[in-house]
Amino acid sequence: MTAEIAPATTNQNKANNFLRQRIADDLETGTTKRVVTRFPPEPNGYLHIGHAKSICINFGLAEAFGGHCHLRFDDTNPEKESQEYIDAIIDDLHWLGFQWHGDTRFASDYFEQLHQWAKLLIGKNLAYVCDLSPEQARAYRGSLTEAGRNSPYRERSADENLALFEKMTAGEFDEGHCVLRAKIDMSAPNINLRDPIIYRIRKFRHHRTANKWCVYPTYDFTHGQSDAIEGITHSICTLEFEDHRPLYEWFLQQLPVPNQPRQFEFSRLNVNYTVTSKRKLKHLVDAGLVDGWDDPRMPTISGMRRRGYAAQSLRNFCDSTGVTRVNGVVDMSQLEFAVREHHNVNAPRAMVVMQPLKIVLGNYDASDAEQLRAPNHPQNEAMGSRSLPFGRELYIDREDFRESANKKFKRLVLGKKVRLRNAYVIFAESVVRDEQGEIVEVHCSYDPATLGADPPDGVKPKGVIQWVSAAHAVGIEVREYDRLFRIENPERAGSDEQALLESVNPNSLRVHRNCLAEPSLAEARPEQVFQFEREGYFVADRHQHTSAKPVFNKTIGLRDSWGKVDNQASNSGAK
RNA sequence: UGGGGCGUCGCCAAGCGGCAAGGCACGGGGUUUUGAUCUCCGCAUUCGAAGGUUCGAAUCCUUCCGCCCCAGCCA
Repeated sequence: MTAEIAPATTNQNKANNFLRQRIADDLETGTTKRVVTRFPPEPNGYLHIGHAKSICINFGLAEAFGGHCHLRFDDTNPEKESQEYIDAIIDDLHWLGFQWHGDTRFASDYFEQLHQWAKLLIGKNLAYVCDLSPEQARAYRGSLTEAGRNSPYRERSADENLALFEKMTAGEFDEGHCVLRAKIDMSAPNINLRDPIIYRIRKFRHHRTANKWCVYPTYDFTHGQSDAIEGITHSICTLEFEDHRPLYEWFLQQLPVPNQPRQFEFSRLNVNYTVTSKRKLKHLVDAGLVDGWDDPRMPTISGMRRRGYAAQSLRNFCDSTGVTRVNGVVDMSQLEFAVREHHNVNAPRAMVVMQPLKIVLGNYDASDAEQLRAPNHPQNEAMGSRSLPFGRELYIDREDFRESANKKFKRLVLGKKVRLRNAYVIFAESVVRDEQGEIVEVHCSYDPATLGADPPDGVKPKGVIQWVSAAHAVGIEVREYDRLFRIENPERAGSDEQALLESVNPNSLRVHRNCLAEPSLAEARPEQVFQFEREGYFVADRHQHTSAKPVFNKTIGLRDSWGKVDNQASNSGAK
């Protein structure tokens, strides 16, 4: 055995970032002995790409430091939450490849404890029942530049507050009649400290506790204490919660919690041409602009899954964007790179013709029909090969034929040659038109000496195009997507629903019903991804694909340097 | 005009007083039976701006400018 030099980095090494540095410090100085993080979604919608980043950070940190990551549903608002969302979120987490430590947890598991702590606060004269209406409370709160005023109910006695809170809990008051507030400081420059509400009356059936409660703790009174109960050491959230940190710490100091977690904030993920707001995504769903939360155009985890993005790609993308406190917007191209990077290596190749144009090989006898073999991956023999029927009549894509073209067009041109992928070189001799003058057939000849070999004359055709055998092709439906939003930053277009709807791209879905595929594709299983050569990556639809009626979603096109050249040519009129 | 944050290449992002990593995008060359992949090359004399400290500053100090978040009985 020779001495090995330890690799400086592990293969899946994640970039260092301020959270890792901080945790490493905490461990080194003994501030903490272990690392426990948590992913705390509210079950009020489906998870999106932004949550994927939070998931990767929280689970990634726990893994990197040999700790644990919990899953805890932050279910303190029964009006907006449901079991459907819980199930969907759990599905997404598993699909992404993460498993949390221990049971699935719920903030509602701690309602009893939270309620007792609220009474404890009342007993310490640090909480009171306030009868101000929402409008009055807002007025009393002051403004960004003016201090608030004390509520007239602020000095009720602990006994009175306790009695009132018990009445709230018993359901003796209507919603909105009163709330329980922490007694902190109405003149605090941080508005979150101006006697924040910690319990409100909500007469909704809760998806877990049913009708047991009619008072529910607010986020601020729930999150930190839940972290403490679970032994969370590093509570990671996004920047907008930074102003809540003093409050988070205030509750932990006033209450006899078993542990002192600390909160750290990072900037949320934004991607251009899309939105990462559950509220907005829910609006698209409710307005019927998309076909549900997992519509392939949605930036939800389930939408991207249905679109054909690999879980690995999502994880790689999240890792590639880094963890910082800078508000930024990541280019969609960075996500797309991660998607292609994975599929290029893993997706078997196949041939599909999107817009069929018939080819007749005049010198190929129909009775000579043969089975060719094609590798499933050009760079990976281990992926095997498949059989490809070849015959006198074929289909190629309309886009791959022109009666005349300049030398930049490396496809089939009348009077020229082209290579049929995995098969022979053919020569275009003549065209057949219908009554409208449209070309319906191209008559060609093939060169029998070119199967797996260059032409005997040594002149290699410049182009290679995909094809399918007319007698064996399988009809498939292909759904092609364009970006859901026409503007680069729909997130900042405005918060109102109208602005959101106006930014939606009306042509984000195109359905192609007459595509023809090589027969092997009939055996595709739902969610299986292929590269349709020269076109892109496509996935058999998770819900609607069957071998009787194959349906593929276009995940993403191949990088296309020709498209750019061709566009420039047509724009300058020089086709 | 209160409080809290943030400003390094078109985008993301290292950098932690010693003389600007990397990825995406983009441009160009090579290989190629996918105009894909792969590969090679190029891409910030400059770090929001201006002063200052220092032998030396993206890193320290001062001032200024710009952007984001906070006034839900949402999270």
